[in-house]
Amino acid sequence: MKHFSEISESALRVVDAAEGLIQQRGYNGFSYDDVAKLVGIKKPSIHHHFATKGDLAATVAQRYTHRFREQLLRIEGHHAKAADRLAAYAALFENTYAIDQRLCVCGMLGAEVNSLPAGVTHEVSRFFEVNTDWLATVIADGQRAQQLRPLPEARALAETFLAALEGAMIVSRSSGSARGPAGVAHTFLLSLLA
Amino acid sequence: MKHFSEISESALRVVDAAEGLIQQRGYNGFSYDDVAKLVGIKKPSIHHHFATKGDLAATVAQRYTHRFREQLLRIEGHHAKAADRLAAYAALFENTYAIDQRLCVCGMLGAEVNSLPAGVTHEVSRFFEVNTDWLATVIADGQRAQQLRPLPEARALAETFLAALEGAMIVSRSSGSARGPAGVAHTFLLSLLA
DNA sequence: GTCTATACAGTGATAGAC
DNA sequence: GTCTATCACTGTATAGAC
Repeated sequence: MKHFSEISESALRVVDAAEGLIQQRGYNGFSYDDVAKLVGIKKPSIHHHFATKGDLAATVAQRYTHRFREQLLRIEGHHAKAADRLAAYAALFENTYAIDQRLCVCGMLGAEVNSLPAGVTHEVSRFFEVNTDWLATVIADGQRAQQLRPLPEARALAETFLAALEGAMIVSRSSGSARGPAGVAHTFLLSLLA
Repeated sequence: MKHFSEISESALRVVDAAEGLIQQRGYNGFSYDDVAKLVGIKKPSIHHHFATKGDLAATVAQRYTHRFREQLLRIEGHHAKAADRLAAYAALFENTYAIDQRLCVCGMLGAEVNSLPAGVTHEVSRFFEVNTDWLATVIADGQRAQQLRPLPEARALAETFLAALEGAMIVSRSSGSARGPAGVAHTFLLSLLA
């Protein structure tokens, strides 16, 4: 698969459209024709940029993970304390959800993982690995500096926080009533700090 | 839509097969032919029992919610303390996940909610409503009896707990490394009780 | 890079016989 | 309740011209 940094400008428009469709409808919920209509070209032109649907989705996930890592770096540069970093992290999910209730690309693909081409599955698992590792480090640092309670263990908290954010997007969009990732993060961090 | 308690024995086998397919692959990831092959009959026979795919999925979600409510009642009958009830609740998710890493039917459908027929969407939102209400009541009772910390507020905790369980199934299945709903629930309840 | 045309499998769904 | 046969349509994907 081509790396997203090497693709043309028209291919980028295809990736943008596919990303939105995946967040709204999932991998099995959109077609090349949907992408073509959004971009304003014909279906075979999409195949010119991405030979298979799996290639396209893998590129979407790859770029999504890359952008997330950029944001993680930005958070480290802007916030020193663990609690502030975790709050800024939660805002990444809230900002995504704020655009037409879009889901996390990898949360959506994660739900569909058993019906995905192998290349996509790999990118999705990498996203979760990157995020869990980063959260675990932030939390462990915060515990060591006594900014956070020493228990539960950092990695367990990291997995729980990530799961709560991913789940919050899904439950909120379906139930209408629930308060979304921001609310869930707030509740979680309250418990973590108290 | 017909209520699931009124359908025939052969229709029940169809619902069983569709339920498993939804948990593994999602609404947009299975076809009438997949169901037919699992049940051992032909595609038009599925249509005889459920005119549309939406009818079938709605019945699956309806029965799933009903069974969940039976389990909630059973928990109330077996456990008096809030913490025990919450742990037993988490076990419902863990037991589902333990069967070939099956997702919660409504967690999966919730992710796909923007590409679902209206009848299915309605059943999914009802599932989340039932679960959030029950959890909020259990937690509020526990807080009143001083078995749980008085903050955060019961409904906020209920939404967060449910989101964490739904998210844990998705993240664990995709990442391989994470510890599943049981681990996440354990971590969450530790924070809640400490 | 985009197009028209097309291949070909699969999709949800229906008609009508047994 | 199940079947064969068939429908109209959409799905991913390819060939080849511009």
